[in-house]
Amino acid sequence: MSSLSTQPEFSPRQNAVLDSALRLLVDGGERALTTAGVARAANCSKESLYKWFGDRDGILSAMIGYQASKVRTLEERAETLTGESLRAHLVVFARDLLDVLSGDVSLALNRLAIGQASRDGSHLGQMLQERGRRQIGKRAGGLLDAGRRAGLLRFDNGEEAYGVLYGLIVTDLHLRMLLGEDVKPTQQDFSRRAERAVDAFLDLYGTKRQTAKP
Amino acid sequence: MSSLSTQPEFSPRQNAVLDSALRLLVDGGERALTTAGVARAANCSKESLYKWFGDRDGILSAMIGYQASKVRTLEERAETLTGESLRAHLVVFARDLLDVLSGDVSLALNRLAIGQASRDGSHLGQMLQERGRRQIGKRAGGLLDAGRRAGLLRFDNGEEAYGVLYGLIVTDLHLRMLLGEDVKPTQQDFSRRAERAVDAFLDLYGTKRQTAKP
DNA sequence: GAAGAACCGTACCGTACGGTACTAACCTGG
DNA sequence: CCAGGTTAGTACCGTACGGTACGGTTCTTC
Repeated sequence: MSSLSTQPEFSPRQNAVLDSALRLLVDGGERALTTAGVARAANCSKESLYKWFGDRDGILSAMIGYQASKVRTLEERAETLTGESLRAHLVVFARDLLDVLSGDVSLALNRLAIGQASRDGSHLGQMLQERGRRQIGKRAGGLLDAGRRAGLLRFDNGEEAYGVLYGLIVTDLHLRMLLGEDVKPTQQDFSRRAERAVDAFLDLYGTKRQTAKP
Repeated sequence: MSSLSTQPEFSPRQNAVLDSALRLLVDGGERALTTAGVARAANCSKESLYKWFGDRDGILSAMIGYQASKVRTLEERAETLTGESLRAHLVVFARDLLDVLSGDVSLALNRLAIGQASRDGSHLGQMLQERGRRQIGKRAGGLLDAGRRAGLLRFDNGEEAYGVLYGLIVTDLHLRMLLGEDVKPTQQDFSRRAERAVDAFLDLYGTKRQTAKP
C-alpha cells in the first residue's frame, strides 16, 4: 500500500533472509520456496519468518519489494540533447532493459508472479508492474519527452511511443526466456539488438533522418 | 517429439476430459487443477486419468497438445499480392495474433508453462513454443516472404523482420495480461493496434511508401 | 444372455507443506 | 549476576494433493 516515500522496509537481518529466499527461488523455482526451506537456508526459525512477514505471501511480497529496491533505476539527466546523444541514451536504456529482463532474479520473480496471477488477491503481479515496469517506463518516458522537446522526436501519445520502443527492443525475447528457452544472451547480441531497435524506433519517430511523408 | 503427421492424439471421450481440465484451469488457475478436481469435473475416475495420461504432467502435456490442435492456424495462400492486400493480410494476422494471445485458455496455459519452467524436465514451455509460436510464426514468415518476392518488402533476415512485426503488434501487452492486469481489450482497440503496428512495420520494411534513404 | 473389458465413484495411503507451540540459547540493560 | 526479550531449532498439527486399489456398474461382443 505504501510503496512511495521512505517506508520502513526491513532490517538488515531480514534483508539477508530475503536474499536467501531469492537465491532459493532462482535455483529451484517456486516449488523449492517453502517456509521450512527459507528458514533452513537463512538459519532462522519459521516462527521468525511468520513474525516478520506474516505469512508466505508476505514473504513473496517482501522479496519483490526488496529486489526492486536493489535495482533502482538511475535517473539520468540529459542536459543538452543532440541527435547523437539521444540515440546513445536510448541505446543505453535498451541495453539496461535487456539486462534487467534477462536477469536470473527478474525471471524468477516474474515467473512467480505470473504463476500466482490467477489466484484471487494476488497483488504480486501488480507489485511487479508498479515497482518494475513503471519505474523503467518513467525513465524512458522522460527520455522520450526530452527528445520531443529538443525537436528530435515526433509523437502524439507518449505511452504509445514507449510501447513501440519496448516492443522493438524486447520483441518476444522475454516470453521465450520466461518459458525456459535456453537463450544464450551474449553481451554483444544485446548491444546489437539494442542498436537495431533504437535505429528502427528513430526511423519511426525521429525527425532528422525522416526525409518526407507523401 | 512427433508433432507432425497424424499422431494418435486422443479419443473423443479423452478430449472431453481435456476440455473440462482446460475449463478448470482457466477458472481457477493451476491450484485448482488437481487430479481429483479434473476427475470430478469430467465425471471420470482418477484411475482412468492415470491410465490415459500416465501422470499429472501427462495431463498437462495433453492439454497443451489438445488446445494447439484446436487453434490450428489457417494457411492462407495469397495469390496476387498488392501493396494493399499485403497490408490487409498483415492486419488480419496481427488481429488474429492479438486474439489468440489474449484468449483465456492461451493465457492460462502460458501461465501454467511459465510456472513450471523452472522445474527440471518441464517440456511444457518447449511444447508451447513448438505448437504455438512456431505455427503462427510460420504463417507470418510465409506472408513476409511473399511480400518480399512481390517486391513490396525489403529485409535480409526474415526472423528478425518477424521479430520486429511481433514486437510492434504485441509490445508488452502479453506480459501485462500474463501478470493479471485487467486489460479490457475491445475488439476496436485490437483493430486499431493491429493497424498501427502494421503501418509502422511497413514504414520500416516496406518499399512503397519509403521515399528515399539518404 | 453371459463373459469380459472398460470405467465410475470412492476410499485409502504416503508425503509434503503452511502454520503454530514450545524450549533452550543468546543477547541487553541494570 | 539477574530479568526481560528475542530468536534458533524442533516438534507437532491439520490439510491437501498425487497416486493406487477395489467394488460396483455399464458397455461391448459373441
